[in-house]
Amino acid sequence: MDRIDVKILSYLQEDCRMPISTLADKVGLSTSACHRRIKLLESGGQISGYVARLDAKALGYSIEIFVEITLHSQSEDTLEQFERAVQKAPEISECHLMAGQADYLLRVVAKNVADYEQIHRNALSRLPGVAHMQSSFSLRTVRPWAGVPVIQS
Amino acid sequence: MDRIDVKILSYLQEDCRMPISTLADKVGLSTSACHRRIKLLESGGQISGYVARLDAKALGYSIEIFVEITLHSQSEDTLEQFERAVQKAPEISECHLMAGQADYLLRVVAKNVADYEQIHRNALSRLPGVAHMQSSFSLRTVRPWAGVPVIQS
DNA sequence: ATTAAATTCGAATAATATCCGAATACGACC
DNA sequence: GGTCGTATTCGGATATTATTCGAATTTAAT
Repeated sequence: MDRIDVKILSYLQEDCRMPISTLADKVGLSTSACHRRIKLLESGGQISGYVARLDAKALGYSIEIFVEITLHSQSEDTLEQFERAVQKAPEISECHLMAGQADYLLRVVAKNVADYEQIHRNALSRLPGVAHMQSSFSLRTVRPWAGVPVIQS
Repeated sequence: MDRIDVKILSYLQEDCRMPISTLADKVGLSTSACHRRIKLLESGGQISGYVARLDAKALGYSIEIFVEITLHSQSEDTLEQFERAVQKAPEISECHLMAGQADYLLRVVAKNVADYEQIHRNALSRLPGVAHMQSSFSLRTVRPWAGVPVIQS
């Protein structure tokens, strides 16, 4: 991981479909050398995949909600059951086990408020072990996910 | 947006470097027809880009923090100044303007607790207009960002 | 300085994306 | 149900890009 790898990661994190020859120019390498480094970053696990970014709004998902969830108990069994259910719920875009007041932080996108109400009733509140839920609505995304802050190490 | 487009988006959201011919097989189209649809989804704004997913852990970022921020005032000027500063801070991976108690929700990744302390002191607390900050640590990512739940419309 | 290993470069080859004309499917209207 | 116009598809031709490989160069250690 030298400064060239950092540049490569940084560019690929913005646009992973640019031709390797273009990327090679940007970082000051030949195409083949750049290609070799990319393959090393892939096999080394620094790059975990390449994905299309979809525009939630363009697909009709106009609202985004962060949901803090508290469970009845923190027993291993309760957590496990809860997490298994989360994995199966396509309505949930992301889930973190948290330190602090709430046990979990979920992230949900919905088409509109009515759609969210439906998700809240039929999916979220039916997750096993839930004692309390608090929804926080995002009014506007100030800065969309900008990726890991790749800096020289 | 028919069911084939939905399939295309769904596959590309998982892996955007698969050959179009492979994707075409999966969705039951010829390569050229599939290619045409992808271009339409790009120009139509449903696909906003293609990015490499980096593994934060593999790059030395072992912790992830959600930070709720309350400002001194909610005047347009205060918000604008704050947001401008957020855009310039590479330590901040994501930022939402929120409804509810806190004004903003930030997302930060850090190499370790000491690194986060430094970010907290030198970057976050120096953002203009901040009255109160509350950090919530993610202990474990139960379900990483799974993308927009693309469903037939 | 000398050596060994790692990395680079450039060119050849293989794979993939893109373009285009012809054929097919689809919808609106009669 | 038939007819027309439009949109979409298919398959092949071409252009671009990815990948491989040997030789040359750089790097790091002694």
